[in-house]
Amino acid sequence: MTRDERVADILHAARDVFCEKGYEQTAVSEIAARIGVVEGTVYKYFATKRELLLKVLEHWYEEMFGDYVRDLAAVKGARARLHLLVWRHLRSVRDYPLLCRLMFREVHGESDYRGSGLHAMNRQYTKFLVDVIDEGRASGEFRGDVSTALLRDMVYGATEHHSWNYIHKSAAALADGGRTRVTLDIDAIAEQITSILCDGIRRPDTGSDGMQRLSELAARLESQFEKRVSRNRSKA
Amino acid sequence: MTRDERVADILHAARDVFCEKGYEQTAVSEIAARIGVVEGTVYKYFATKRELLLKVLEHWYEEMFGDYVRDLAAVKGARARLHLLVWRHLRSVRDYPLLCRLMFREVHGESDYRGSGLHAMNRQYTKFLVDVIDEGRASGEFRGDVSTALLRDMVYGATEHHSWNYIHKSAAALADGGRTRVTLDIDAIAEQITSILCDGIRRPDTGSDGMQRLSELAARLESQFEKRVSRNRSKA
Amino acid sequence: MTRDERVADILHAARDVFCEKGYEQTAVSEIAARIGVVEGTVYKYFATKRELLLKVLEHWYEEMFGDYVRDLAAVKGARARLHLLVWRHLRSVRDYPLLCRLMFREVHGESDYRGSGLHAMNRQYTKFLVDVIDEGRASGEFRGDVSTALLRDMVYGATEHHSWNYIHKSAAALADGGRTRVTLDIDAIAEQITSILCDGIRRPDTGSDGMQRLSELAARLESQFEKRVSRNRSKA
Amino acid sequence: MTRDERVADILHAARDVFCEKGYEQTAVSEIAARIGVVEGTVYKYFATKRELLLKVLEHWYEEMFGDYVRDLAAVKGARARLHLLVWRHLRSVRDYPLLCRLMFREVHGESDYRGSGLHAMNRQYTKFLVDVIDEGRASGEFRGDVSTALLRDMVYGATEHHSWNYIHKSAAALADGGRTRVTLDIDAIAEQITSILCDGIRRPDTGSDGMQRLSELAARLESQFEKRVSRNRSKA
DNA sequence: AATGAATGAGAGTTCATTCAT
DNA sequence: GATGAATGAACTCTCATTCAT
Repeated sequence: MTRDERVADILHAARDVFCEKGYEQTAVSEIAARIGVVEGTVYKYFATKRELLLKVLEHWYEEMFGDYVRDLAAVKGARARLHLLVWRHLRSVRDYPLLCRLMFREVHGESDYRGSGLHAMNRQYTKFLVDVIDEGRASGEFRGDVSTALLRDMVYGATEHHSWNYIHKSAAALADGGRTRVTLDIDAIAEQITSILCDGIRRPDTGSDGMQRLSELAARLESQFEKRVSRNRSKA
Repeated sequence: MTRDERVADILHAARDVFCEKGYEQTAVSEIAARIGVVEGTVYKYFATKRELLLKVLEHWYEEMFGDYVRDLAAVKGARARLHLLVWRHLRSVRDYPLLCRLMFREVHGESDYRGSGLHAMNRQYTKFLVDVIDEGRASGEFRGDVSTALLRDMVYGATEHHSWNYIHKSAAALADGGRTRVTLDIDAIAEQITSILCDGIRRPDTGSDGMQRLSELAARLESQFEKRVSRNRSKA
Repeated sequence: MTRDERVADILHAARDVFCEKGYEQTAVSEIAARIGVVEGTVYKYFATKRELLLKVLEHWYEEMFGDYVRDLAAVKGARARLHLLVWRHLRSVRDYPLLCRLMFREVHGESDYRGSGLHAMNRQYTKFLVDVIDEGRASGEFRGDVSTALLRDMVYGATEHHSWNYIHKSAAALADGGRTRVTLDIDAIAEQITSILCDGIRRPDTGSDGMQRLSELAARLESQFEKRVSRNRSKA
Repeated sequence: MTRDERVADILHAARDVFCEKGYEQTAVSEIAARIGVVEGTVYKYFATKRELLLKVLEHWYEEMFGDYVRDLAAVKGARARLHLLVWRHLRSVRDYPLLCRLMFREVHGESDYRGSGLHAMNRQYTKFLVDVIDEGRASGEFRGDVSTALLRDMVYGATEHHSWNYIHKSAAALADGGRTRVTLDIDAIAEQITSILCDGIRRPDTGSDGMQRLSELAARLESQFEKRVSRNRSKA
């Protein structure tokens, strides 16, 4: 077996076990056992268990990047692009829910994450969203008074929290051999998140600036209309 | 030393160590050492290390509930109440960042969380927000076409993700003995999150739906006006 | 079993195994097995295998110091005291040859030795010899133009090298269960080392200052004697 | 690459790594890596890691023998020859301190040393010194009542112990990339060792045994002289 | 002659947990 | 109520050595 095949083998097995049990609860010996080698073989290719975890996640990020640039180019308008990114992110969560959990629970905020290749990839990934928000602001489509970082965190935070149920059920499904069925309606969620972020949840007829001005204009037009009517009447 | 004092002691020490090192990296012996007892004593009051972790977090939730009901009653309007809850949650994060981290990383989604007392308390906690959203919808202040659960997740997800930097720096600050300073501007963040959720980020004066509808209404009113004018004219 | 008993037990077993196999070849598990406990028990009392090694040797030094001061006080003259110290050191080597080997091979010059308690004890031990040499020099009994450090190293170096045969045979004897007999004539060696250091190996009739002057004086006295005898004879 | 070149390459790399880290701490893989081959290649030429160590040291001894015979022939007198050998040995220590350390710590007294080629070479090396001592004794320049083996051990023991500081600092210097400077004044040390061994450290003019014996002899001669004088007187 | 993938045995160390006192 | 000695099972990581290619 060639080096590359073996590495791919190990990454694959490691991804599975890390996802099932989490980092701490995973024994390197189990990863090795899954592909029928001894622990030492794993350590021939990955210096530490921790490095193996990071490489598993980097591998996943590489897959994800795929065609972001091309797909974004095919869509016009900040809202539409925002929707695309939210949808794509949800699709990743749906397809690899346990890798998401790994990323958030085992890597994020650990000292070895800062400055790692994985960190760089994560920044590259979130930059797509940041850029879309900045474009929207530059084009005048989005307000300029809200922090980009906060918007980014709202998207990823909302996605993550809203997927928890799905993620944890996915873990349970894995544990019981797939008897549990679990789904995630990424179309609906993506649409709702985009809608809330762009338009807010306030009802259009109460208090929104635009609507207020609309009411005022309507009032003005009506009063003008009434004046003319009454003038006409007095003429008659 | 009475039983309750001992329990409080242990919970306190356990909270500190769990926060510093995380669950897996914490040794029961260190918790015991902090209060000058032996490991056996800890096991007198808590059956397992895991139970101790859950009890620590339950203890924290109990403290947090305090005066939510009273404070909410003092505020009118769904937006204002939403703002209050976001702000209160951010304050918790600011005051107990490491407990938040514990909650998210060590218990959320573990099999022993579902159905635990802690889970019930967490639902009770998030119910305040859910209720406010439902009230806003009932009173007509909020749109009725977005999922309450998604809104709840946007609030907590946004808060969590946006606080990560602060949380992890807090952990670092604890590790280096407090030399690092770290702050979280909860007023500004609460205001922005509320604003985005309620009003969205689309600029009201450029091509937004509201403005389009405004123009259309204005056009309709004007045409109606013109019709009446012309009718009056023909009358005359 | 009390803490102190257990510690003594472990130190004893550790001394035996370290002596037999050397530090690297010793497994903590074997030390534990010798006294019928598990490895974890050893680690309750000694943080690391290395610390255990150092403690074993410190323990030995403590035993050695015993009555050096008292015994030295009972002897007068730098040469006699030097002899005492050489003899005492040889006795230590004879009684604990393998501990000597441990000390020289596993500890000396390792980075964790500098500044350790063991290092301090070793300096205290060799200081007895250094002090005696300095006393001898101060009293005029010893030459003042040779380095004390070099003399110290000659004593300990000579002792160590000359004991190698004995030491290694002791190790072999331990290994084959004591069938091999091995002895060390510490009286003869101590006398010879002292003699060489004090008097050198040059023959007294060739070049040694004192002996040359002695011969000259003797010659003068004899010639004077002969003169008187012949004078008396001539008188008679 | 020819077989001999490869062997020389491996010996060279092995010498470096063994010197830096000691035998146990050296991995065969590191030796191989230094010369850009794989572990298997090393095992093509050396059956075991241990054999490689012994071969490294044999190689060094071969280099050392060089011109001992010729250089000794150019010097006359046991003291001068002793001085030459001490100085030459010190030069070896100065030039190859870490190989000395290897020799003393990793092979001396191990079961595989007795009877090895290296052992034979070491005896051949020390035989130069033994021969000089025996010559000195035969010619009457040295006392005949001290053991040759002890004298040999005093030379090598003194040299080794006195060089420890230098040796260990050399190791440290290697570790920190040569920033530490370390020297060994082999001329002065050789002179002092020779002087002490040949002449001892007792001051010839104050109360030393020789002087005491001188006084006693003088007294005896005088009393004998007086007796004869008085006898002669009574005769007269 | 060299490769390099693989082994397998073992080492030090950690710790939740138990239980006799 | 508290102790503290002891367990035992696990885990990460290391490496000399082998062998088919």
